[in-house]
Amino acid sequence: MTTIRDVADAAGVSIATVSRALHGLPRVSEATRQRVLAVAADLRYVASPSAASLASGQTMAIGVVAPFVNRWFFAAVVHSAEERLRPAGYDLLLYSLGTNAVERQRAFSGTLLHKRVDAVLVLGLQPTAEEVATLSAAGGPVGVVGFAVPGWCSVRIDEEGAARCAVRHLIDLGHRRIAFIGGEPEDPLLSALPADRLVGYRGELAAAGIPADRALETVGGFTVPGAMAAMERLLRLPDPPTAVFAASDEMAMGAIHVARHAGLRVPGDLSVVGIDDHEMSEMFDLTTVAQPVEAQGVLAAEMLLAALAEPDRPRPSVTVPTRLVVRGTTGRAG
Amino acid sequence: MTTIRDVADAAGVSIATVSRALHGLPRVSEATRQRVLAVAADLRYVASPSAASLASGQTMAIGVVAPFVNRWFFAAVVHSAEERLRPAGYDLLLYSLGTNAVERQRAFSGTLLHKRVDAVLVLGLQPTAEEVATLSAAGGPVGVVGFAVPGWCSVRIDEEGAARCAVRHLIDLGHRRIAFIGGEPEDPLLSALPADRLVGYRGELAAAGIPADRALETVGGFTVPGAMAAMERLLRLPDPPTAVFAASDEMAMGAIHVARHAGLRVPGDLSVVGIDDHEMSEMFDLTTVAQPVEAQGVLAAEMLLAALAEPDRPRPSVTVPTRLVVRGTTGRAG
DNA sequence: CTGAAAGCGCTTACAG
DNA sequence: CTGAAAGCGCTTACAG
Repeated sequence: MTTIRDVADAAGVSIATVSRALHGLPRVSEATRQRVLAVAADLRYVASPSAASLASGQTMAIGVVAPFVNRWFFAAVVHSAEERLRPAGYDLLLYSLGTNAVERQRAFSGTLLHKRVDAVLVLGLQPTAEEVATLSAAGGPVGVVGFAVPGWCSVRIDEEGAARCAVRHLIDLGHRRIAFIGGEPEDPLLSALPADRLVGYRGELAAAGIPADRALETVGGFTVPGAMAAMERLLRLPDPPTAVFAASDEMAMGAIHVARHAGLRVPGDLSVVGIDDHEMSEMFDLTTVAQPVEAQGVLAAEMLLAALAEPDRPRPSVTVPTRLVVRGTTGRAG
Repeated sequence: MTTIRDVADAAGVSIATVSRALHGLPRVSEATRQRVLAVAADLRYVASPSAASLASGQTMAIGVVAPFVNRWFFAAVVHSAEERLRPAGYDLLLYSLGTNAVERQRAFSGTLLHKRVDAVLVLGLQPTAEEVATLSAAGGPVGVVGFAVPGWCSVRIDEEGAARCAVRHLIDLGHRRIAFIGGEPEDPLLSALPADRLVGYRGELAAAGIPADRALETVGGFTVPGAMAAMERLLRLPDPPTAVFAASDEMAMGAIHVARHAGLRVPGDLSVVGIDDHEMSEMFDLTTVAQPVEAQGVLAAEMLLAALAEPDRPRPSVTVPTRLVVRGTTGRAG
């Protein structure tokens, strides 16, 4: 364990000078700096993060709080955020909460993150007003992906608009019996996002003068098996849909699989559109509303870095664009 | 920022006693402990991790080093490891290296992890002898998922055996023109694992007396597009295969897609088997060699915890079983 | 059972 | 430009 003391002794300077030299601070002569740098490299000196944090008050770590990491969207966002954060010198502490309410509580109460990170990045979790208050009180900037939270940085897509776009596409193709496969309406972790997509679905139908039919609104839980079960229920309907809008591509794939298994042609007998542009969607030839995933991770990371650098600047809320990608799973009705 | 000082003052004891009480150490009367606990809870006291680390020498954090997190296998392992580590009080620092040699170098040299984590979990990266030496010198226990490294904990599947099992299945079905879609042979990050699967493929063919044909050994890079390109090349062969063994399920899916697109029936004209039992494989009706992913993450986490608790105990190397899951993408030859 | 004190390894005003 | 010193908030022998 070589310490700053060892470097100072070897370089013949005080530890204060070593610290300044290593941090590139002014008030160190170029010659001294070079000598310190050389000695430090020679001794393979690496400052103790704990000691540095304790003394400086900065942890140089960012906490990422998400319900899952083993899900396409979250994994991609974490990956891209990390790629942006690491070069800036920040470590990434991962808090994958699952659907555990207790863990969520601990994370948002600050118990988990307190004095441990300089900033927090929340993914796909809509904080309650109380959670916003407690996490804000913790001090550091907070960034959110998926929702807009006043006072916090955020990046997201227009959920309702994306849903409307998908449904509009189906309507334009002549469909009128359009089903929806969404998330769990009461899922405590992921409620608002699917809700917005449902709102978009209903809104676009209404705009087209198509009467709502609650039987066509199903729950897929954002999983393949959930969507498969939902699709099976839809197919058993007395008047089954001619088109399905799934709130995620993975659910769309599950729906397509069930439909084909039941002997339906896609898009001949059933059109299916998703949201995401999942990495497997092109292979599936799936029509979808693409959202920029990497970009959201990078943007969120950059907003956090900016907030860390200038605590007083206003916290931006960015909406990134989505776009309809028409592929082979949607076609004209009838 | 309430500190241990505040708690001590409020409870009318010294900070040493607060520390002992909070850690459940002996030499504190039950009455005092209760009082301290109550005061601490009241003040919402959370110890500063930096200060605790500096004083104790333990960071209570574990570094996870992986080439990607946004890939099914890695995401699942990270998630399950985290679920096991958090209840034990450990934080998870994520180092997603990508294919960046510089980052890899930094991670394994210890520059990144030095004094920052108590243990390291390496996923899907086979360390060089030099990397093993430097990371071992860092002190803490190291766990590896995917490879066996002498002196380190490890958990993995029998890569060669899994490959043999897949190929054996195809041979048993009467296939003799069996192609292989693997990883990049020269990929610095992921070389050994695909290599072992290739060895298994060749070994099983040889055992069955089937002559090797290098034209049937293709590179898919462990991605869907890579496998699609590989499959296209295979189909253009003068004497194309009747069966394909893909070294991952995602590659198998890509291969199937290309084959069907080319008008081939799967499994009628082409049988395809993968490795993984990816979450989408059941939907794809894909025959595969299943590996327990969650179990590997949990096991690795537990081995690390055990090593942390008893540094002198020998570091186990565990091989978890795989099993052939016969579904609908493989059938009799001809 | 409890406290005073040293020490963990840094950063950062403050002098010079 | 450089150093001595205080201080960050804990843990942990060492006394008592």
